Amino acid sequence: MIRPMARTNTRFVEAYNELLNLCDQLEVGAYLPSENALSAQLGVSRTVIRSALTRLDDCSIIALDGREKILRRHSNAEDRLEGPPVLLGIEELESRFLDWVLRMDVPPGTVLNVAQLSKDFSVATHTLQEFFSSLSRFGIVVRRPRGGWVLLGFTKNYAVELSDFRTVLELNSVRHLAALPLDHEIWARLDSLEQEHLDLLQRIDKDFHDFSPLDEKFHAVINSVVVNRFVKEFQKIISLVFHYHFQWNKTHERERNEDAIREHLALIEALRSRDADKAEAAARRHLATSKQTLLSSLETNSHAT
Amino acid sequence: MIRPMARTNTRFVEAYNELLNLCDQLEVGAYLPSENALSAQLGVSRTVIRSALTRLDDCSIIALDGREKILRRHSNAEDRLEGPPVLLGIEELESRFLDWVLRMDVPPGTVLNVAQLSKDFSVATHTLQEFFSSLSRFGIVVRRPRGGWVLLGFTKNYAVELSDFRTVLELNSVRHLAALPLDHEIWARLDSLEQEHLDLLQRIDKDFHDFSPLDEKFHAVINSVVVNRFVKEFQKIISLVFHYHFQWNKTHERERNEDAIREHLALIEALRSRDADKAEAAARRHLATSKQTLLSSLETNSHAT
DNA sequence: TAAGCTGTCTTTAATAATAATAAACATATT
DNA sequence: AATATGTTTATTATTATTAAAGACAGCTTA
Repeated sequence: MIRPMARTNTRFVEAYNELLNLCDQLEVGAYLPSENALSAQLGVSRTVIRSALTRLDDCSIIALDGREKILRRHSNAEDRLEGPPVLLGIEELESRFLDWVLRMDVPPGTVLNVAQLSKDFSVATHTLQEFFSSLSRFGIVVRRPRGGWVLLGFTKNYAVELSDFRTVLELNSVRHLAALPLDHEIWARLDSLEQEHLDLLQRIDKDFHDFSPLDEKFHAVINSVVVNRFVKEFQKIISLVFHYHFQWNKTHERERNEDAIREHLALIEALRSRDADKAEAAARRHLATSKQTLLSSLETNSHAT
Repeated sequence: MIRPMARTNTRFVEAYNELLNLCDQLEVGAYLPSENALSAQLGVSRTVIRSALTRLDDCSIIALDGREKILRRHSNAEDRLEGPPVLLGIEELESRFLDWVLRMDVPPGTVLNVAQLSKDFSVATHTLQEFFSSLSRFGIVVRRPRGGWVLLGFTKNYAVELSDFRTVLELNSVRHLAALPLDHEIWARLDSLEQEHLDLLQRIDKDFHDFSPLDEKFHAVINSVVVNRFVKEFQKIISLVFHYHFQWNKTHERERNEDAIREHLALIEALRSRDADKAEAAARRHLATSKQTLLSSLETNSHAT
């Protein structure tokens, strides 16, 4: 009779195999460490260690009697246990899901089938539920009145509001940055960033694809001067949305990227002058361009309303 | 044998009782409407209607034969079904949870016991899970490596970062507002707000408790000029945190509130001059005071680190 | 015969039951 | 006294199951 396996025994299996390794390093006849020591060493609870020891005893690998754990033989390939398929955690899910939505161009209003998606992404259904719940904070999905989820974004409105929000946050970062003292490490980082931009500009005709990661890095550095968990959280979504769309929009890609590089350089220049107004103006220019790029990339795809 | 009730049959029970009402309004011997009609009328699926009709037949309230549904008798009290206890949805949970954390002064680092809390709040455990997942976006809770949740906020750091974030958003709103044309409806709303502030100032000695809702209203109006879903989402948390703490901090409450009213009035005045710099300065002053109030209210409570 | 109805079946989400794990407590051994 | 094991309890993650919704096809009646 197959009993329902309520919770995966991954921890047990891994601990058991690890114990086999440990045993193989000992002489036959040697004593194993205490349960407490083993549990500390393998980083699992004593409960898991005890189950594993019991099984080792059942397989005659050790002789278990009270606190005596005598090694009787070394292990062979058959002794190894195979764990259940590993499910993804909620962190890996995030980028895979947004990737799916943005790349597959899933239209707004799509009803999200939790059962199906959990298979596709190889996660537990409740993991998806939790994930959707957290995404609902960003208005990407909404819960339907009696169960189920609907994909809301990414509409044109969403893009506009996201861009505006990004602008608010990033202008704040820029103003902070311009006020930092000259011995702050940020200036060295900006110098190095500037060099990378100049390098890419040299070989823009063939390497224009390299701009996307550089853009991500650039904005990350700018925003790094503001230490704020809310800013950080939003940066994740902003970065994902902007850069996925960036990668798609193939119209005038070389020119767009070249223009963006020049805007970045202008911003670096303005920041270095430590003139807040000048820096803000340069940042505004670039963010406006970015917004336009995002909007036009949505328009080339059909269902942005 | 009691079978496990996987999903609550609230919908069935409610539909059944509703059907009883409907039957009681008919003469004995009358025909009931079609399943489709009933399902449309009661707003439930035909599946539920069919189960209910079958039960009505079993109880000899109707005679069910194909599409003939003849009423045989009126219902009595015993026929009524009692549903399972109603669980709260995730929306009600939000304010109740934050209320609990803030009022009960749950210390940061507390491990949140989902099983226990789900009883206390009378919600399903998975509802809590989802809720925590969404709260984790705001860094109020974090998931522990192997299951479970820990309450993070509200530490001093959290308060500082929340205040700073609030300042960024609200200064943006203020700059927007100052640029709005004179015929915009916002000016009338500000006039009325100003009057409410002046009124309260008159009777501040006895009614200083009335300030908290007025403060909430004031900031809501200021921020209403920016239409942005991300701003709105944050306003919810900001408003909750600030106003709960506001209500606790009893030290110099009258003076604090009077000062805050004067700062509000100064901001309204500055906004009306439509001088962005002046308005920004006034807003900064008030937000700084607000931040200090929040911090001091955390310090009076023991465990802000 | 067309419109509407019911019978049947499929799909999906919400919940309870359950196994895995962690942790606390009690007892035994060195 | 310190550390080990034995036992019990609490809690989470996952599965199995049920309620509900919806789709489809065949029947009935006007």
